Amino acid sequence: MGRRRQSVTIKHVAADAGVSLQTVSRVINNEPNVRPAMKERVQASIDKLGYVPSIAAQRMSGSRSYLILAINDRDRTIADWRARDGRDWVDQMLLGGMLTAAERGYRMIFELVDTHSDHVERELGAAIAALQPDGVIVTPPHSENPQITGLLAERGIPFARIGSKAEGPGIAMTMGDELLAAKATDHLIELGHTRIGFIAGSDEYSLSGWRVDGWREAMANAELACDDLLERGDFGFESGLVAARALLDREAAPTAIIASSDQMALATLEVAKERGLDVPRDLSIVSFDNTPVVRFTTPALTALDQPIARTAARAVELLIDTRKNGTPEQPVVVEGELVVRGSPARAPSRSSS
Amino acid sequence: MGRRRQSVTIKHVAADAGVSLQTVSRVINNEPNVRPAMKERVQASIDKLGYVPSIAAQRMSGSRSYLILAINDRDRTIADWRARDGRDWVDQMLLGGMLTAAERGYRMIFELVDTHSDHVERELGAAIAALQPDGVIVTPPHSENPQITGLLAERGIPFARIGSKAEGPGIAMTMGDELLAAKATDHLIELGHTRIGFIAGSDEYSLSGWRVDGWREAMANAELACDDLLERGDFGFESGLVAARALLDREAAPTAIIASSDQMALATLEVAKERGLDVPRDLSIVSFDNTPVVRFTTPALTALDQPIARTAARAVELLIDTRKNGTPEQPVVVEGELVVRGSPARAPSRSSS
DNA sequence: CCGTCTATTGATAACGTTCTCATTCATATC
DNA sequence: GATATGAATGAGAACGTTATCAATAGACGG
Repeated sequence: MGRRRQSVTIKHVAADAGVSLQTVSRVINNEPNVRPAMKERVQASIDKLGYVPSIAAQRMSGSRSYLILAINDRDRTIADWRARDGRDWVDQMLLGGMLTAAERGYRMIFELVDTHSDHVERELGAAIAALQPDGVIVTPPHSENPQITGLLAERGIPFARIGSKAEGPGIAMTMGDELLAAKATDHLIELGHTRIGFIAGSDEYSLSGWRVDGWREAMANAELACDDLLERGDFGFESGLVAARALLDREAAPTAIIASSDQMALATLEVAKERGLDVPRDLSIVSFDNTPVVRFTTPALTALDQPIARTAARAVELLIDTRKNGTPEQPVVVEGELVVRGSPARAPSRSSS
Repeated sequence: MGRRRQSVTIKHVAADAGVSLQTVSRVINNEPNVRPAMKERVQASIDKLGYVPSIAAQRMSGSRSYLILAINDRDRTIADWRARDGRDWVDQMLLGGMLTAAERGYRMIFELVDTHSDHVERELGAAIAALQPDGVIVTPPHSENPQITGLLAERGIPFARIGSKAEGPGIAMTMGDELLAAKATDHLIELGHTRIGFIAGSDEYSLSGWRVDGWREAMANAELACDDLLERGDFGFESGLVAARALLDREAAPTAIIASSDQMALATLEVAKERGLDVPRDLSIVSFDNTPVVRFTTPALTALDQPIARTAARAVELLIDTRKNGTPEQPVVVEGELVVRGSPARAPSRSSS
């Protein structure tokens, strides 16, 4: 099994154009201080020969690898995928990021890592050593794992933390969780609801807290009480059942519930059905995520879209531009929107008003 | 911007173990003719230092790149993704292939290519020149595009053609389309149906023809006529509407319809609704694909699952093992299964029987 | 017209690995 | 015991690109 050779190398181009390797390299990388005529001549040879630089060689020579690595949680990704109940992060990131990366001559590679294992560092370290990516996109819950962010910072690799606002190395990015939660709350308030329950997600994710904050603030702005209207789940369906039941068991049960995930919203829908409550007549529901599933329920759920694809695309851009522009000081917010469907309705007129 | 250095290289390991670079390389690649004691000593140094080979350097030196490239149709992928109505090929392939590749120390990279453009060769050629993948997975409709298969064959890169049975270079792989179509047909025959209509997919894909063949054969085996029970669509929803209407306009309208895609099945469901036909009482439906959408329709659709993930996983294995085992002579079939849900029912008893 | 500076180009080393070939040493064969 | 065979190890070249530094040429000020 002999050496496998590149068909057209920079050498061939240099020979064809009658210049040095270095000059060709300069043209490829769009470096300054190349005379226009020279540039044109070299470019002509490149086009004629159909030359494309080998990214392996480019990486070897010590500059860029043209690879962006995306880190996702293994268990969660596989679970989402097995469930086949909608798009997962990997899927959204792939398409959102891939196209943007491709435009800039970069490629995306995915790596699944277990957050809870003690070989996080080894797994991630191995991926980095093997690939030497120019940038890394880290998704929750990894984005707030100091083992991971620490490793990346130490190796000096630019990275984006999605779902993290903390200061420190790396680009902090969020999808505007408070704003979204407030948007949903305001929407329900406008419909006349005053008792709006909230099912929070797992504590492990800071964004769970931000969403609660957004809801609290919107409630406070409208001078509505939100004590005793909060339950906590873990984003999964089962936990949603428990939380929804708890909320509806309250003396003053909410007339509307915001769930921090589609799965928990589906569970809420289930609980409503189980108690003979009509959605949206008796109970309004709004959820986070907007995975495809929620279009097919009866009624279709109004949901806060998580712009994962757009966020990934933005992250890729920011990472690529890091060498030129550095990293943004402030957290970068890629805001999602409220997709209105049929699950909320005007609040039932109360006897006490 | 200085050279970026690998933290631990083969050199460090060699120094630590007191052996030559070459011996370390042999241990890494599990080559024969290394004394067990030596192997152990080197491995200990590797573990101690946490050494991981740079794939860029490995590629440079002429052997493997440890990259598998997956080629998908750009328009179709983006359309599927925008529609958000279920999983697409890329998504399934990513997870199916990624995990398998990771187990073997390989990575998958995706590339979207326009089939219909005249720069197919340039786009694909550029990706290959840049990445130098050890294997390529080609999906329909690319898998039967001679420009693409020709290019890959010429460059001597192992590749798998998914959805292609043709002889020629590369590994031919199918998901058992005839078998699946026959399975669906038999299922409906068992339920007493005799007039089973079939909506074929676009001519551009050979698998459209295979599915028709499977249906025809199953009908023939049961001595049922299938003349005048075939319509052709393009896999899309709109074309399904036209085809379903045409079938149901027949003098002897079918009591069951098999659609070559979920989208066309959804369209058939729509047409049934539009004509006041109850599904499954008046009309049975079975579809191909089994994307997540079909679980949420009323009734949920019985569908033939396309095992894209499993196929991608198998393709990755076959490609990696190509250097050792060569390529299979016969097409490799990764068969899907019939997922029974609620859209078919026993045939309505006919006046003439 | 000379010296200085800067823009442009080139030559060579370096990156981290494997390939090729050479060398050593032990074992089997005659 | 000499020789052929093969296993185990090592030395150095090679892969394709960019970083570094040197060289050249032209521009500009005096």
